[in-house]
Amino acid sequence: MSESSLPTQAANFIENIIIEDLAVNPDCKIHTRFPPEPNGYLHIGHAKSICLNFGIAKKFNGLCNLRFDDTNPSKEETEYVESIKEDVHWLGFDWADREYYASDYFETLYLLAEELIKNGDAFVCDLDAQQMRETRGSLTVPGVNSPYRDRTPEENLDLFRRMRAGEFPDGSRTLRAKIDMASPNLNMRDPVIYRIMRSTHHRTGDKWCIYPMYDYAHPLSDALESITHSICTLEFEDHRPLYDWFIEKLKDHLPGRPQQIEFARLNITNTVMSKRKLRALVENNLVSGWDDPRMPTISGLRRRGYTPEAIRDFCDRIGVAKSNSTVDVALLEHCIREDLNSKAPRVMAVLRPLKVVLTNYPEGQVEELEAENNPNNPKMGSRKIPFSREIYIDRNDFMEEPPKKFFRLAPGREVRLKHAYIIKCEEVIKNDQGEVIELHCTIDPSTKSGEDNSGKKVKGVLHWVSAAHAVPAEVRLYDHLFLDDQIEAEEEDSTDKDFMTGINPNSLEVLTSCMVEPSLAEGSPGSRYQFMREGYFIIDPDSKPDKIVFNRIVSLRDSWAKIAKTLTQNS
RNA sequence: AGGGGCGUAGCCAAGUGGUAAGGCAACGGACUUUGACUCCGUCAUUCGUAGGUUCGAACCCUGCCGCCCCUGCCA
Repeated sequence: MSESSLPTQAANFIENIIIEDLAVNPDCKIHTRFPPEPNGYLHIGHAKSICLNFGIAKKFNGLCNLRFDDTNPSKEETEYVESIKEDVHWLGFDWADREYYASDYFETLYLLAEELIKNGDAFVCDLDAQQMRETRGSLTVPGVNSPYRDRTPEENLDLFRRMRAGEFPDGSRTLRAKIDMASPNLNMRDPVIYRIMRSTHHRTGDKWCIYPMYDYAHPLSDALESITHSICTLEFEDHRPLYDWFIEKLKDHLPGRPQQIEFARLNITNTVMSKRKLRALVENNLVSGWDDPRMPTISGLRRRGYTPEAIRDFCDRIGVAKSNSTVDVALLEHCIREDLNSKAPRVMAVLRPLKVVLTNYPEGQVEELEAENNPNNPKMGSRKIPFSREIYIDRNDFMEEPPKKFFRLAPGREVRLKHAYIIKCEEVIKNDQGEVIELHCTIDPSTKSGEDNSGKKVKGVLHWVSAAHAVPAEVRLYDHLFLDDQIEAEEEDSTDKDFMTGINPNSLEVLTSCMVEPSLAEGSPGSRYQFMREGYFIIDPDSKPDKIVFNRIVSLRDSWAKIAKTLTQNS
């Protein structure tokens, strides 16, 4: 009798496989793992894998391990394991006490390699890298056997032990699996499973001078942890026969029989995801660092203001399949808007201030107006905002010669100031260059929000701040890093320079003289808001007491922008 | 060229022999003191393509086309 019934409804083909496996073996305890190499920062592609692996474990009442695939010390650092752990936790997943390292298994892996040697399934090869390449053959030509392939198990064992003991220089010998140099699958042509490499490991120090290869360490690590479903990306499909080969050869020494399942990695339009390209952006100072708010790294998205909930929702929505695909970045943006719509308090912030003097409003008078914090969520309450004779509105909300369908402010026109009064533009003040520097308007006192009995209907509603009370702020507007929506896919031997020419020159716009409502002075780094009619924003850690810095997480949908665009195209 | 995969709408993606889910985008409309949100509606006679099997095919078979991955002592 099973303690509880497990799901029978699959969300994707991997869950389908699991459901079928469970039908055959109902007592199977589903066990997955997220196995990053600690050689860089996690990005949203990793988030897909994290959500998949931890998600499956949760759904099927199983477990998911965090395992660091640290078999190549020349690339790995403790700094990365710390950031990876932080990011996985931030995303909302927990591996409890199951934090493992491939390096924990070095001794076991070594012993299993001796087992392979004793059984005649592995041999020590003296070919160097160059010779190895030359004897591997090609896609169409079989490789040729290594001259060292027929060494006896005794000789191999002796040599392998001396490899470990440090008797030979780096790169002088390898341990290879003895499989088939004529295999059409290049991975099966006597692959290297141990190399000599004197490199200090971030965990084992200088204890080892030989290190196992991924293809050898991964299946065995999975089996040692009793992983049932080892989920990885498509490029490892060709490695599966080798994965299975090691498990089969060593099954008598392994507690588990994992199966490898591959899915397509995530690509997003206008975004690059490969470690090499992300690194190039950082090293060429095209971004401020790995956590630049434009980066698709988890730390970048976090600083940008994305929530873990939104990222998880995104990962749920994109699906899991085997076809290479590029998800529209608009879906990611949809997910964060949807999450923040119910959570973020509405506030008023003027990004490009234009002074407006309300000529019929008494000098020195200040009214405290009531403003709801979220019209979609009354529980979020309300706040007071000061109103006075001089205010700021956004320059984009005024046009001296407005086109059709522009229902904001213009000479002689009326608009409502959100939470306040209807005003009318009476006079436009310009400087010597003919630029508009100030507007003189009049308010209609009978139109106060909540007490309006004027019967007036105006189409435009503007956000504003009281000039005397506003708090200065810096606002950083972010846009996609790349103009080309297929930037990641269109590679073709591209160099760093090639793909970096596709960068969006306007991916960052810094507005330094913004004016925000006084309640925002109470915010702290990490606080998120909706700036009405603008978008969602978060307070950046760069903020100083005298200057708040906001990052735009995402703009609001803007149907006026579309209309305006077609207007300019038609003129 | 050998091997391994993948082709369902602009972008993702269900579907596993019984007559094309869902989401994003887009486009109409309602509502609106955010040109937001919300709501309503439209959006694949057809599943890369050509044949075949079948009462019936996106699903099975055959050929063709296209795309991705593989010749690290990286993962």
